[in-house]
Amino acid sequence: MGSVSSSPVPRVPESRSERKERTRRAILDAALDQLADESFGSLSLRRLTKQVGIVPTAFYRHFSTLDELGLALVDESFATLRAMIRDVRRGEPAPDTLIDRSVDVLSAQLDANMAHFRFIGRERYGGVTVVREAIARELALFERELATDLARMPGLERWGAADLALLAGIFVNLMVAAAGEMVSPEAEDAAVRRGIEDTLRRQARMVVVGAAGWRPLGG
Amino acid sequence: MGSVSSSPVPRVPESRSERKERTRRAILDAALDQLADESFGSLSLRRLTKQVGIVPTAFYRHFSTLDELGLALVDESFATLRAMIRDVRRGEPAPDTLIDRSVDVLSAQLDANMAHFRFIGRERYGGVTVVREAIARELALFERELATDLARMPGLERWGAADLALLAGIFVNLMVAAAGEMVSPEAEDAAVRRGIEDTLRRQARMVVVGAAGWRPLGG
DNA sequence: TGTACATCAGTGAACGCGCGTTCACTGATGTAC
DNA sequence: TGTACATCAGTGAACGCGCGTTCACTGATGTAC
Repeated sequence: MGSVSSSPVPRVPESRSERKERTRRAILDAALDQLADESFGSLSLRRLTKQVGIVPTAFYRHFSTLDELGLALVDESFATLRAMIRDVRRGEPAPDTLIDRSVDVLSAQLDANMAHFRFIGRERYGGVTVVREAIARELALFERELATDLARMPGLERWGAADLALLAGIFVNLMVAAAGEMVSPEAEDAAVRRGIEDTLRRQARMVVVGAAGWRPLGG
Repeated sequence: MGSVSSSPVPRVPESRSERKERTRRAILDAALDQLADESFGSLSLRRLTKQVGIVPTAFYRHFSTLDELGLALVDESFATLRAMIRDVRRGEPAPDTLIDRSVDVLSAQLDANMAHFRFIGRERYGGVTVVREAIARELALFERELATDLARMPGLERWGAADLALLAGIFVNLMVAAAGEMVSPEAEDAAVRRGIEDTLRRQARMVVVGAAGWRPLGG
């Protein structure tokens, strides 16, 4: 609204492939928009294409099924998550600032890509099998990466792989739960959103500080 | 299958209200059954009543809308959760065995009432606003009760309310995430289910043991 | 105990609607020469 | 540069289907006398 970002109707005429890509992007964006209010399983191809401004059948030029659209959204959402890890690592934070740095990056990403986190949070245990399984697969990968990073933290160097995996699982659950909280309409309000992020920050700190002082079972 | 539990067609003729209650129960059970495979938002009144064995319009003798059915399922699911807390308290466990005792009770309840936990896990961030909000409300109550219990644990006696609330939130997230894992069809397998419960048990232990050694921020 | 009437859980036909998908099409963009 | 043909993103009519909800009904159960 009033933004000057990317012009929807560019003055320079587009190539056929540019226009196709723009429509594809518009379908993904319309889906992410409608998924704020409903589950993926209840998305309607007709409502979706209506918002995009194309005829229902045009959808099939871009995705052969709604499931395929769902998988594209999973890919794109986890690209955001992976970018997040990369952001944290790029800063090469000292081990003792890793948590604060991580949660700061997460907060920033939550603001910038709320729809992606909301999608993961809502569909993680949602009713569409193919999407749920894709998210489970990607989250498992993400958890493993996180465990690797945790292994370098002070106090955790001597932990076994199993304990690190458990800890990583706790963090992922906290993160996804925070993402899930974003689905409520009240989370559109910046103050509410800050509150959710703040709770996550405190919980993550509580877990990691507690865990650092804990004598691992398997050690 | 082959069970002799409650006979669906009793030999003694029922009163009108008994029969009505039995149909209502059958609707709730059919809903919980179908919710293993789909979200509440994509439940169909026609498919539901077909499974029950009544005509679609008969549904309205029991619930005025599908949302009302959803709220009944929330009530009944949280009755299970509250029974769980009562179970734990009835044992009057020593503070140092509280966690193990709690997770044992949770494991038992997960087996006995999986559909209820699955419902909460799946719909907590689902697409149906009225159900999602009811679950959020009940979970907040549950979290507060849990915080009260935690206050009695060794090492936590001096914690402030805010820190206890954070810790309770962590446990609830772990519990609901475990419940959510039960939505996958593989969780029908007992071994997989045990694995999920085992992870929860270990994570809960890790958090509480870590937390007990943690110096509260506000203390 | 017997009769007459009221209640109400469940029936079944009918409705209008939005759904996903098919198909032959149009017309602008792209390519070969 | 100009022409002839190919490609293909988007169109629009049509389909059969399952949906939630309405309505007047049936007939067994319940109640008053």
